[in-house]
Amino acid sequence: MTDLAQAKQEIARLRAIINHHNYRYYVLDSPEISDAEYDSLMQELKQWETEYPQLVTPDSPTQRVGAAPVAAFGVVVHPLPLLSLGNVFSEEELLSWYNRISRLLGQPQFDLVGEHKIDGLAVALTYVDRQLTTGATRGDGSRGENITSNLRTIRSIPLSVPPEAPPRFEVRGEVFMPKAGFNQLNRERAEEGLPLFANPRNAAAGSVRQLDSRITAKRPLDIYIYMLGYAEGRPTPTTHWETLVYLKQLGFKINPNNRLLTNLEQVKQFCNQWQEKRDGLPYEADGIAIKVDSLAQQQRLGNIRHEPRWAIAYKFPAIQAFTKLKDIGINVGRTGTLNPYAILEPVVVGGVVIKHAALHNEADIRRKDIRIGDTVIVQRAGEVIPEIVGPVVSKRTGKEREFTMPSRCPVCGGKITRAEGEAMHYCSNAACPAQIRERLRHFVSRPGMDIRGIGEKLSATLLKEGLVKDAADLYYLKKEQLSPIDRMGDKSASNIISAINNSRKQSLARLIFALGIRHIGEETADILSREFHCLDILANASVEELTSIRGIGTEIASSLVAFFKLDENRRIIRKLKDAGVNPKEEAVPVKELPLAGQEFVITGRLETLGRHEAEARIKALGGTAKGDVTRKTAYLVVGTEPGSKLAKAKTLGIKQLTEEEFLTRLRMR
DNA sequence: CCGCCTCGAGTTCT
DNA sequence: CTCGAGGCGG
Repeated sequence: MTDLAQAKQEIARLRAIINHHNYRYYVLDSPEISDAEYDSLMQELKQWETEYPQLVTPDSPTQRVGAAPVAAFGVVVHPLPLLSLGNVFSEEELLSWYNRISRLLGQPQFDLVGEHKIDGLAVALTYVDRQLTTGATRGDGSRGENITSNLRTIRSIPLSVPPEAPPRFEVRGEVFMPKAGFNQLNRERAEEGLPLFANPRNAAAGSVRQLDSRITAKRPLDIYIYMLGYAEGRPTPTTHWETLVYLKQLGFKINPNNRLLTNLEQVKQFCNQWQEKRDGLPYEADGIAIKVDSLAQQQRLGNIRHEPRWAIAYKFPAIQAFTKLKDIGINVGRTGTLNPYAILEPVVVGGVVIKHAALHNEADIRRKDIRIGDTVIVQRAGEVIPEIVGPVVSKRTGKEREFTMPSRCPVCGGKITRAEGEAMHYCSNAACPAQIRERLRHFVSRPGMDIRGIGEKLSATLLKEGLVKDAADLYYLKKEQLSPIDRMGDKSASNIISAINNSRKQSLARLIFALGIRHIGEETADILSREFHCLDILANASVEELTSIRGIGTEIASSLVAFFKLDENRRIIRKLKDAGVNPKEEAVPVKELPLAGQEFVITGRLETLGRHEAEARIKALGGTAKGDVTRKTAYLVVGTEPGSKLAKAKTLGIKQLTEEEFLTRLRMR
């Protein structure tokens, strides 16, 4: 055998192996070999190909790195236009679509296929003689852009197909960027100071339309194929569902969440089920595509204009919306932080009207280049909390104003400072009315002294009416003083007074936390209470004494010392003590408790008790409760609708507890 | 000094 | 829930 012939054979062998592993990894998501083993196979193939460049073919797995930039994309005329789907936004509209189809088909029941409608961009891939020859965007449906060299870099798109494939055919699919990849990409871009992508869809579209496909190659893109456009020279299946199965056999990546649905009830269920679970999906889905299964029936139903009558998109309530940023306001937090927030033209996102959104700090506003007057993208994704993703730069008129943090506190006119290297601005006036109000609110809050009946509203009123000047004054309030307050009945007044009285018995940890000392949260307050047993000793502790405690460093120590040094604060503590608020923490030998040394994490909702109560109970028995799973976690308590912690626990092999098992350990069963 | 792990602070709407 | 920042070990 000649050297060339041997090389040919070796190259063919390596390509077959690599293609197989590519398929396992990118299409099936179940690799059989390690990344290192894969890399070494690739390396070997590259070596052969460098030695014998005449044997390099376009479908070689080494050819997915992207090619040199092009000046512009060519135009591709779609032999069969790519249609867009009609939308329905409610179950009623879905029902009327179904009824219309049912009437046209003359039968009450027929098979359908439900698929996730992924927010990406539609592409058409043409294969001639088993090779990928053209990849094009949807464009206006009849003509799109030729982005073949970019699509070739997507690993889950086969460059060639098995011999049993039709000699000439076109498939269609949705190119998208998985959420994880999108977040990672934006993190990297933020670090490099590049503008961020607003959402995975924009990121995918931007990536696929790169003139330099080497850039596309570095983007985390994926594809799901959702239909066969046309096929010549081979018989193909007669239903949509079987077509998907067939395409899968040809090596295309098909969304495993697709379902064959046999009646309206199943259709509804499919839609509702995924609407609820959409946040948990690895990709952004904006709805469900429902398609009539039989291709013959599809044909009979036909199209109206550019929309097929045989399919419909059931759209989820939007999680993103455009609106106008009217102004940027500033809240002053209890520690004096200035928190800018967006004042928005009200807009419905995810079923609720959004008027405000947090903007965190000045640097963040700069980084996102948000200006007053901008049209902005508001989103309310996984979380409930709205956020401004970024401005729509193309809608700028030139009248937008950049935001700058004022030099004087908008509430009290006090001086604003920002420490070198820190993100937050602070109002330096501890007597700032806004700070006083927020501190009082914090004092009475649930995790603080837990005084029911006093919230945001009443805190403000009490201060405004001069009934209290600080938290300690609460304990000197008389019922009669409350009566003149608007809408304050006799009953409410006595409830509030008794709530205040009951709070005298709160633990030392709660009291320390309630004081609202900078850097002292629930956890640190707990440590301090166990270390010092009463407020007086803590108040006189030195920086050295404090820093010797595990978990307390210089920042926290000096924050504490500074707090207790202020006459104002010493007076408050004195007043609290005089009013009988002076809890003692008894030394408890933690080691003897049943849950000593065991770390618990809770995910999801528990039926019998709230998360906070559960955590308090764990701590009371000597265990610890943490917010997130780490290697040190002993147990993950799994409630209903568990979150991402469950997945993490699985990968770390953390023992899981059902609520029942958990309660047993808490000695509650 | 860097990278991990934890904790703290603030957040919207019903 | 997310981001920022403090604490601490390597």
